[in-house]
Amino acid sequence: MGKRITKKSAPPERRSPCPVACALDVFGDRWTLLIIRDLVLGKTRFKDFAASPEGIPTNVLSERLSRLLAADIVSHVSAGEGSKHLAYILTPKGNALMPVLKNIRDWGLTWEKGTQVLMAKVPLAR
Amino acid sequence: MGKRITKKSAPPERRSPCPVACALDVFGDRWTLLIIRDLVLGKTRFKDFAASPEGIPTNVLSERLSRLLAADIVSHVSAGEGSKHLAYILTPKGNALMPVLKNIRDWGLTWEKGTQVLMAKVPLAR
DNA sequence: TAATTTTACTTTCAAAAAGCAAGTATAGCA
DNA sequence: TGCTATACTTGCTTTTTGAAAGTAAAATTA
Repeated sequence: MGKRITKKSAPPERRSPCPVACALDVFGDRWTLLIIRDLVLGKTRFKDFAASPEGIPTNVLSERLSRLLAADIVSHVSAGEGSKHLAYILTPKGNALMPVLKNIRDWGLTWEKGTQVLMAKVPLAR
Repeated sequence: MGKRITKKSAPPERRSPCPVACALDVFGDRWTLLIIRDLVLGKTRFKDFAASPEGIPTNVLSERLSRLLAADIVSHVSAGEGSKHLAYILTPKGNALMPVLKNIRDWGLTWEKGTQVLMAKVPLAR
């Protein structure tokens, strides 16, 4: 069945009013920023995210996308004319994470040996 | 007893060569960047980190500090003249995370309602 | 149009990680 | 010498993760 009882977990409580802590409550985990990375790189579909080399489990991907939708970081739109499929795109709030992602990428490239950017930087530069 | 058998977990395997993914392997969790935030703000001692408003559990703090030491993001130094206690400070690799932290802070301040910087920005500005 | 495949998830469950409370070792002080 | 603070470590319970299998609707193929 498509939709069952989806338990709305209690309103996520903040650990502190610190902007860093609140930001980490939203994307402080091993996967969320990788999904946002993919979105920045132009991916829009569930299967595209699932196909990324890190191999995010589909249930984690599903859960993270729900959270990103709830946090107004991504939005759900139709995937092209006539298609009934849905695509994910970044909202302004999500796009505002690009500087964060860029800095993390640059830090990784500088300090973590053997890392490399596989995709063109173009989308990140937009 | 001070030191027991400390099981060295297997060499942390990378999920991909992506610099973002590798960076998240290092600090992609709910606590690590908060410890680095505290270090940037001038805190140096175990108890100082533990006293932060988010209330990090001490075993998590201990484990994260070990990982940060192993990752060469913090180093262990004497806490003042004569003291036999130890303090933690950021290495150059750790200091290089300041732009990341700044961007996360700014994103939080802009997009997460009710967040506020409790400590002076001075150390972040250095 | 019926059967098959793809898409987009959800469910299940074992394993790992998180979090709390209590314990332990060392150092400094009275 | 005992007391207290620091800096962790150890158990134990709860929560989260992650792999695999299941499900339903849409798209494709026969």
